[in-house]
Amino acid sequence: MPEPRYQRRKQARPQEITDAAFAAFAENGYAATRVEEVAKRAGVSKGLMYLYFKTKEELFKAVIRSVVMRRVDALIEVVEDTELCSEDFMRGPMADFMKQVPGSPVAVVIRLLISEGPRHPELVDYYYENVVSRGLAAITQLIDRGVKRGEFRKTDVSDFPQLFLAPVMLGMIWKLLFAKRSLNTDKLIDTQIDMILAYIKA
Amino acid sequence: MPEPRYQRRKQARPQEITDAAFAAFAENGYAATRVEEVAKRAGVSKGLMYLYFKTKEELFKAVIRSVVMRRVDALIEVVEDTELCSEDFMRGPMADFMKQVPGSPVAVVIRLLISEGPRHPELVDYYYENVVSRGLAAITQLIDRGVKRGEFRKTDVSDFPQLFLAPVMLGMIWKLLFAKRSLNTDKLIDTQIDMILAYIKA
DNA sequence: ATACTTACTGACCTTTCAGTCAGTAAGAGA
DNA sequence: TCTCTTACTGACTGAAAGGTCAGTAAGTAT
Repeated sequence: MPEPRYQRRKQARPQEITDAAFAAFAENGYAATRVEEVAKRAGVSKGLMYLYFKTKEELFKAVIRSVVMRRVDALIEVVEDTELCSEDFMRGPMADFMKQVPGSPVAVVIRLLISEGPRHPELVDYYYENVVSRGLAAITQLIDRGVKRGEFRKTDVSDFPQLFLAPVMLGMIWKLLFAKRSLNTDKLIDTQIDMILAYIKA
Repeated sequence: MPEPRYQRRKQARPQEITDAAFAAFAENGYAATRVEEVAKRAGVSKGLMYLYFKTKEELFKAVIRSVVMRRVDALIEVVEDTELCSEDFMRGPMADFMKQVPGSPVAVVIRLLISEGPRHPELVDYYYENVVSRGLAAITQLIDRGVKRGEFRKTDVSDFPQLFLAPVMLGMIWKLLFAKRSLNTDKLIDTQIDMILAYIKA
């Protein structure tokens, strides 16, 4: 009996394809990745790609969305549920979270958005609403709670939660471009948190 | 008499073409920019492009190099020549310098490097050697001088001059992606400098 | 003026790749 | 076991864009 040349798996395909596309885009960027290459990685014919995604651009959007979907909420929930004092929370769970971002899929998404974002404003909006704005809100909330509890002074830092993201961002880009010139991203982040805390502690 | 259809300007062409290419790449990125579009902006024929630059990729490299060439050294010289104390220097000339980066051609170059860099390692090296490493060295030197003069304590910050760049980087990317959600980049940078100084001052 | 060099043009060639579609076979249903 | 539906294939198409080159005319030398 001849073994089947392929299996039908309507339900699993979309995810398999977006996973393959993510890997390909991560390596070569959007423009330089051929649809056929993604098909190959997903173990599927080129034609099938167009049954699940109308165009290459649709595929791109689906990739971004699928990554974002999978890892929002993580930090936010923890902020709300923790019983640690604000300082310990920042030095502990929050620092850990920040440290793993530069090596995570989020870094790839951000790179893709930097390259292609200006031509996909609705995707940028989507990312902002679902990740950036919520992340910043969580940080702001954490700082304000510290202030309310008397742990922190009232400072400009409340208005610039981005100060926490800055070293993460730099670490991400450093890793992407200057991989061979090592940078201790973890310690960079710890130092930034140290500085911020020294600055805002009551 | 028929007026000439074009002028011969062998010497000026390369710069005119790289300028046009810079503008086009800044708007649409490398991959999405057609050589013919650059030719049009430079007011020359497509064929001429290939007399001055062997391939589109060569043109890309030339653009990066030309931008880098024009604005290195600025900060570095000032660091060496200043008579200000380290703190005043950081709050004054250095802050000013940092604030204008997100809106400058450097931002465009960095965006292009993030998109295309992984496939042009020698360009990334070039950029690192000529801009990043020298910039970081200048900052480190400034901090060390402060320590030597007794203005600053010895801290981890000496090992992480990147802490100064982090908010600049974030401001750049923010401006690029989230232009419509305003962020006061200047104040972000000032706050970071405030924090750093509070942290390292003797 | 005339001959000569070469910067420059623009039509053309070639390759690459997103997107299509007629046909095939997996696998469900009877 | 025989249909029938449809998930899937892969050869094909059309267009876009990188790259070429024979020819033209701007400028220079004599």
